[in-house]
Amino acid sequence: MGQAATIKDVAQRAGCGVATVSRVLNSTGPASEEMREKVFAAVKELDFHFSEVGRSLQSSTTRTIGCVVPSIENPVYADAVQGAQEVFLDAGYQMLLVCTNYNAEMETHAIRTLIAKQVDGIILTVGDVHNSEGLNLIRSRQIPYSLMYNTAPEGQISWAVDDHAAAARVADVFHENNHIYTGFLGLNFFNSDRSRQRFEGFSERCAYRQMALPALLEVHEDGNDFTPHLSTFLKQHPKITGIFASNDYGALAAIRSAHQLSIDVPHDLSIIGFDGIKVGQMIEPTLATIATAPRALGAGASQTILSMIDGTKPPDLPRKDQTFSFRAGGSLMPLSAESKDDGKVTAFPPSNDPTHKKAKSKRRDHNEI
Amino acid sequence: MGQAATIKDVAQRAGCGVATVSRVLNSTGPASEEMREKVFAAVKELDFHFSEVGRSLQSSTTRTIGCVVPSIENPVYADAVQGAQEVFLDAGYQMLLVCTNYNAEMETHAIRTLIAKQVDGIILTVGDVHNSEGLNLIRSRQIPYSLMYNTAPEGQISWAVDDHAAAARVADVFHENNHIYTGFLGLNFFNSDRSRQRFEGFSERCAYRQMALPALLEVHEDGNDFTPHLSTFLKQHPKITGIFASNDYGALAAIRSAHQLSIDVPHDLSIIGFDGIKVGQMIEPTLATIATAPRALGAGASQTILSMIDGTKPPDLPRKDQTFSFRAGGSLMPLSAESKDDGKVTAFPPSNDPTHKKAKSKRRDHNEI
DNA sequence: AAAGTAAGTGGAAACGTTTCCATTGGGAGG
DNA sequence: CCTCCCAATGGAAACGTTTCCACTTACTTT
Repeated sequence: MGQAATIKDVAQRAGCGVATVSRVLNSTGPASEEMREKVFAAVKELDFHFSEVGRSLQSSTTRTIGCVVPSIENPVYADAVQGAQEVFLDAGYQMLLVCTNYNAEMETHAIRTLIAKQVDGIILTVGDVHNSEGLNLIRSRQIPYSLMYNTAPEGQISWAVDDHAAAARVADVFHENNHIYTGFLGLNFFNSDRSRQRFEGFSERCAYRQMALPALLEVHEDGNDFTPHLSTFLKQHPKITGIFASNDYGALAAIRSAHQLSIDVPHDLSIIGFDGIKVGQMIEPTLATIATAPRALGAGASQTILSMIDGTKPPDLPRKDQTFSFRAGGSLMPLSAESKDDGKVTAFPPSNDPTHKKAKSKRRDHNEI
Repeated sequence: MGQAATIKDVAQRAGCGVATVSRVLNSTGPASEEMREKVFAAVKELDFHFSEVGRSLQSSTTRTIGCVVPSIENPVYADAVQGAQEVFLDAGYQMLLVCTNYNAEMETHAIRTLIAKQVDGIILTVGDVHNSEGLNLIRSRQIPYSLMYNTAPEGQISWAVDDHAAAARVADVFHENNHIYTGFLGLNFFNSDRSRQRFEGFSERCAYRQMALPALLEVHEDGNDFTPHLSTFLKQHPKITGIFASNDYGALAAIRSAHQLSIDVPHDLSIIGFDGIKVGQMIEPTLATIATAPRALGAGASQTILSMIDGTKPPDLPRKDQTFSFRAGGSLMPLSAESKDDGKVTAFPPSNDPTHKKAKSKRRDHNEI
């Protein structure tokens, strides 16, 4: 009924000054038992709650954190945001969420507004760490912040997967399974420094392991008519036995396209993804991938912010090699060891997969030149 | 450098009163060209930006909307939130996001805080529409709100999929494809009124079509050791040729478990999901499902809120039968028409699936009693 | 030339808090 | 009995805006 009650209304109702009400309700300062009761009674009758806006103005604190990510349609970010959100909520903070859709202008504008709203801190994933207007604003205003999923420059803090090392691990895995000729499937290769980092780490380790350098297949759209691209790619590089996709969706699309080309995964072609999304384990074959812990990263970034705010010691960043792990799956099959010598691919049935079926491989045709 | 500049600093610097600064910057009232220039100069030098907190206090408006959903780890909600977010951002609002993890207490607390922060509106999915303390608070405070994914009681607005009708459509589809004996796979059947609605709509239409009533398989966990459950279920109901899962994850889990039991999908068992998540179309076989448009629902709810705020005419809710559509997929296979008469299942190769493989079916054994 | 109008401006109140400071009254200590 | 101290309390300033109102000027009108 009517407008929300203010502290003045309570004071009037309880027959005291606003200062007393504030003291009683916040337990900050003395008050007689009698007065306390009257105040509480008034509060109950009026259903009074403090206005956080008034409070914020006075305390110059909002108990609100900003969160800027490209998109939560990507489950990796969705999980990170959720993880962050929980930590903040526990600590009594709420979260202003902005999705930038990978748009730099939007990013800047959002950050500007967050600052104007006086958020107490910001966690964010920016498009370009070295050239983000928003990030500069944050830093010049000295607002507590933590990056997520950006590789941290100089002295900045970022909770991120070590893409380079993770991709190197994929190369190791291919090597252990006797794959020598591999391809890299890069989505938005030029938009995403993450994708590039993965390619780099993968290539370097391939070289180190004396494998062939990976062939690069870039894809822009979201796997609609991806099949012809894959077909062409595999014809151009007939020796390839394994593909590393820059994320799990790419890997799924690759598996599907392979199916459509009558190329059996993993029998004719092994595939490894990146991210470790939930569905990767719900399909057949299960997806071999780099598993990451988005929730944990989001939570870590949040805790960093919280400790910046209250001056406690921030949590340690995870060791680089602990930001990911390799998760085995049916989409990866070992080759027999002798194929190492000449690069010739020999079929090798997987040991533990009861659902494996023989499938004729059209690909064999152009595999032997 | 130092604290953020306030309007007073600007006024001082420009040699005028704060009122003039406000007028110039907001283009609300007259000002001489000379004064305007001085003000803009001062703003630039001090890098001044309005404090939204001060503004909110004075205008009792925050340009902030609250959003309460169970979890954005569920892509359905994630997409809805993203859709909502975009609409709000376009309109100059930002969004406070709270995930309740299906916890009623959290829901109440979150809503209480949102109200205290004086959000201009709230979009939300509550656990129980008929018994939500938070919802009552919102209504008694007369804050603009719109429900999402809740079936709207009486005169309330909710942007939701018509679960009942959608499930009925699934029954129709099974019927058109000559399936008679079906099962319903319900996840969190007792936690989720949505799941129950779907079962109800499905059952009723099955009855109407003179099909057998669907057998109910409830599952609680997230498909870890789901396989034995499916196995038992199918043994108990050997005539079943089609399963309707209450969401796509359930459907994927079912497909996977079927594989592990050497039951071929769709050859031996057809599966239809619900939600239409992206990956459903990226796997083999593609998932037949009820496609929904979470983004559109989120956007619709947002627009409703916006028009409540500025008093314009709210968008019409979509017609009930337009909140979903059936999406065909490889996980559904028609049975031959004569199987209708005796319920006997006869294999029927799909017409358009080149990747279809013959798989021996262990299930046949107990299918003919 | 007097009066009226309009533009340009600043002071101050209001929004809802917290907190500093001053005031009151009573009890203890001298 | 006079001080001194402390608990209890209220007034008022401050936080950063917007906006009402009043006050100058200067320019039209008659």
